[in-house]
Order: sequence, then structure tokens, then C-alpha cells
Amino acid sequence: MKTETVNDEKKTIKMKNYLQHISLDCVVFGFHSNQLKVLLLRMKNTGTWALPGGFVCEDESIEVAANRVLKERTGLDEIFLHQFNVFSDPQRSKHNPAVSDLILSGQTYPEKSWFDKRFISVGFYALVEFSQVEPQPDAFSDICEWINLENIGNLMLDHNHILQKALETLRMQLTFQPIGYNLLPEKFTLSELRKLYETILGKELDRRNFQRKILAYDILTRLEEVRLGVAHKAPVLYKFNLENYKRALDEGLQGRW
Amino acid sequence: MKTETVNDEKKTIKMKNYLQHISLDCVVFGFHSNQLKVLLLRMKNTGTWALPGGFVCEDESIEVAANRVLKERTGLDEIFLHQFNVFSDPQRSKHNPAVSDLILSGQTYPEKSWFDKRFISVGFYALVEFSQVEPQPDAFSDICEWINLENIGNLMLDHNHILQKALETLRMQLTFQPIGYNLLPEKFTLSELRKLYETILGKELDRRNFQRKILAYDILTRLEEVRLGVAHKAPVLYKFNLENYKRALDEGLQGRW
DNA sequence: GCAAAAGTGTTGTAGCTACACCCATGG
DNA sequence: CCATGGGTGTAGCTACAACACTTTTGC
Repeated sequence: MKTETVNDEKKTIKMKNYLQHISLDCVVFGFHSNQLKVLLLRMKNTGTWALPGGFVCEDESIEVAANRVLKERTGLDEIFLHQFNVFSDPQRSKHNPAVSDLILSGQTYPEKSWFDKRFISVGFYALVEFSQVEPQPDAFSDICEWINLENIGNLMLDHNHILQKALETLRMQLTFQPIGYNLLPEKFTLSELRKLYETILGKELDRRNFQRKILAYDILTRLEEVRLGVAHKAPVLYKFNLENYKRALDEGLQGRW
Repeated sequence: MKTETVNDEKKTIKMKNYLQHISLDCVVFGFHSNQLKVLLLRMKNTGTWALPGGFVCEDESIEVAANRVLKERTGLDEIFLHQFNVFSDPQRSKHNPAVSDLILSGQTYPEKSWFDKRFISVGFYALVEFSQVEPQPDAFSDICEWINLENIGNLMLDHNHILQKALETLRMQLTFQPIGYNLLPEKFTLSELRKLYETILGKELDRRNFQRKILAYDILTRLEEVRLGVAHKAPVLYKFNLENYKRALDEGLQGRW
């Protein structure tokens, strides 16, 4: 356990009580303007983009730690959050020039050795409602913002690999997890839900078949409202019927999409 | 990093070069006499049964560590092995009386403190061919053997919980992973394959429909042999057609079973 | 020869794909 | 009034469950 302090322009971070060698990284997915987005941080010194992450306190489970980190980055509590893989290649962080550079040129952190160790990182993916998030950078970054999935370039360390794995997991679990419920606002149109599925799966779905199929699950409640201000016919709004949704997910939305 | 030595009747274990706070546990599944079995160790001093596990060396990935541990316990290389969950409850191992008792009464290990820490454990599940395994206890156990799933009682620490999670994962992945290929001997009958599926899923399947469905995937090769020495009509033997199997698994054996 | 398991066939149904058609709205 | 997206319907096909029936073996 380390008990040192980082002095930053704005904050003081106590590096105490963190377990050594263990970190976590979060792939936070959001959906807006029919596009899948991921929450990223821009590192102060190198300008590299990175996934939000953190360390695990002595008395926390790794899930609690992930929730703590995401609360700091998004302002949200009770985020839908699942661990999906452990990244433990001995070379993934140890003596990594990006990290050393980042930390050392940051002039604030006296203890190189803590970061200069090997870290095993537990990957989480999170699904959040885009509009609810207020992105907040951490002590090592100057920007925290949503980046469109297709515009994401080279990330720090092995974060591209982590992101890739998260996406694969999301696709696999599309039929077993309440993906739509967590990513969309309370009220949404069937087209928006379909676009979400299309974006995650990376392929087009038949509008009419999707509609009938998703309605057949009986997990949506049709509202008496329509979406106004859009071109063409005003689409009906729906919301999730939580009770039926949970029941259906227990059995798995066994479709093939 | 610790660099101490445990003297055991048969072996010497160097506790050096292990990452602190991180361990791994393996749920090794085998199938024999139409029953699903799990490889367990009986602890020398407490007599408690436990999952095979181990620690991670400084220069290993956690996957390499798991393979090393399983090589020691089963004699097998290149085992089908997947990580499925990280167990990190702060109370799961820290100051756990079972561990302290186990280690301290073992009279051999001078350093209580190393084990008396909190460990975050990565859970793996493995699928092996029953007959190929030669179970070997480790330094802390006197017996290593297959236990029928339904006969497994209270295990050490949170190992019942880990086992439970492994089973859930196995069921979920039944349609995406080459479960049959790894658990059955090279040649097998369709009944044996069906019994395996029934055991994992915990429910009966229609013999005739199972047969047609599994054959429709075109992943099995029908042999010119029959199983002799069994009562009643001699069943035809099959083996997996590896090429077609891998292709089919890429798409997922999208059945509902 | 009889019980039990293996192998093959049939039939009705549910769910899917691939469309056609009409409706409502903004320009 | 027309282009565009929304909403509903339908025909054909496939896959599946739930069966019946025959075959082959050990005892």
C-alpha cells in the first residue's frame, strides 16, 4: 500500500490504500444522434486518448471501485456495469513509455515506481443514457468527452484492445442484457431502438420485421404521444415495461436479429 | 514479491516472484459415466475440499498461470480454458479462518502474512477429457480427484460461489463453445453427446430431435464402427469434424435446446 | 421372444424473411 | 403533390416439438 500524495492544479489525489498491480478500465457506451459513442479522456501531457479507469481500494470489491470511478467521470450512480475480461499481458503496462512519459512529465507525481509497475486490469463495460452524463476529466486528463465509435483512433496502452473486446461482448450479450433500456432515454421511437441495434450489430435490420418482433416480446409500452418536430409522419413513442422486460431477459431474448 | 520457501514432504515450493493480492481458481469439468464431474482438492489439514488454484508469476499473463496450474494438476497441456469472472469481495479471503488454519497448522510455511492478505481471484473454467487426466494434489492437499457435480458439498472460501458462476457460464456458452469436443473422447455415440447436453442444461432433451438437429449442423462424422459390449442395439460411433465444427461455432450453434 | 435402446419418418405449428400496401407529414 | 419515413398485413419457407413406427441387440 502506498500513502503518497499527488498535487495537481485542481485536486489532490491520495494514492494510499490502493491495491498494487490491480487496475480497472471502463468502456462506457452511450447512444446519441443514432450513433454509438464511447466516453474517453485526453491525457494532459501526451494528448493520448484513454479509457476511464482507476485503482481498487483495500476495502472495496472491484465492482464498487468501478462504480466509484464512473461516478467521478459521469456523475451517475447505479450505472449498468459488467466485467467482461481481465487483461494481464505482462507487457501491457510495465515500463510502458506512454505511462512513464505521462506521469513523469506531469511534474506532480513524486513516485514513479508506483505507476511503473505491472498492472493487471479488469475490463468493465457500462451502458448509460447519453443525456444524463456530465463528463468530468480526472487528475491526469484535461478533457473527458464522448467520441463516436468510428472516430476513435489510437488509444493509450492496450485500450484499443480492451475496447474491441468490450464491443464483442456487447454484441454477444445483446440478446441477454437490457441493452436498450440502459442506452436510450425513457421515451423513444421504435426506429431509434432499431438504429441502436443496427449500430451495435453493424448491419441493417428490416424495419417492419424488427418492429413486429420486438413488440411480440411484450416488453414495450406504447404511449399516447408521438415525436413532434421531425420530418414526415410523427412516430409513436414507447417506453420499456420494466416488469415484462426483466422476465423476458431471464429467458433471454432468443432472437437471431 | 516474496522469496521464501515451503518445505513439503514431497516438494519444495518457492513463493517467490508471485504477484501479491492476485490468485486464480479453476473449475475443471469432466464427463464420465454420463455424469458431469469437477476436479477438486482435499486440503491436508482441514479436510475441506477446494478448487485447484494458484498465483501469478511476475512475468506471466494470468492465462499462462492458469495453464501452468492445470498442467500441474492434470498433466495436460493445451487445455480448453476460459476466464469467466473476477471474485473480489474484500472479505472473500482476507483473515479467513479456513485459510489461516490451513496454512498455519501445516507447520511448513513460515510466513503467515502472505496468505493472510486479501486476494482477488480470477475464475477460469476448463473442459477436459476425463480419461486423459491424471489428478495430482498440490503442496497443500493430500487428494486430487473427480467429484460428481451433485455430490459436491461445502467448499473452501467462496469456491461454491465460483463453481456456481462457472456452471451458469457453461450453460450460457453451450451454443457458442465447442463443449462437446473438449469433454468427450474422440469417438462417442449420439446418446453420450446428448447426455452431456442434458447434464449441463439440467433437463431432458428429446432423443430423436436432438439427433436430427445435431446432425443437421454437419459437424459430426459418422464412423463405420458401433459401440460393442453394451446392452441392446449397438449404437453407431461418431467423431467431430473439426473443420466444420469451427466454422459452425463462428456463427454460433444457434439452437435453443 | 421380450425389454430396451437405436434409428428413421411424419405432421402441425410458430417464427422468420421478404415483401406489398396504405398513412401521415414537411417541403 | 410527392418524397420520405411510419404503421400494418400477408405469403412462403424453415425449424422445431411431439409424436409413431421399425430395427437391433442382450438377456
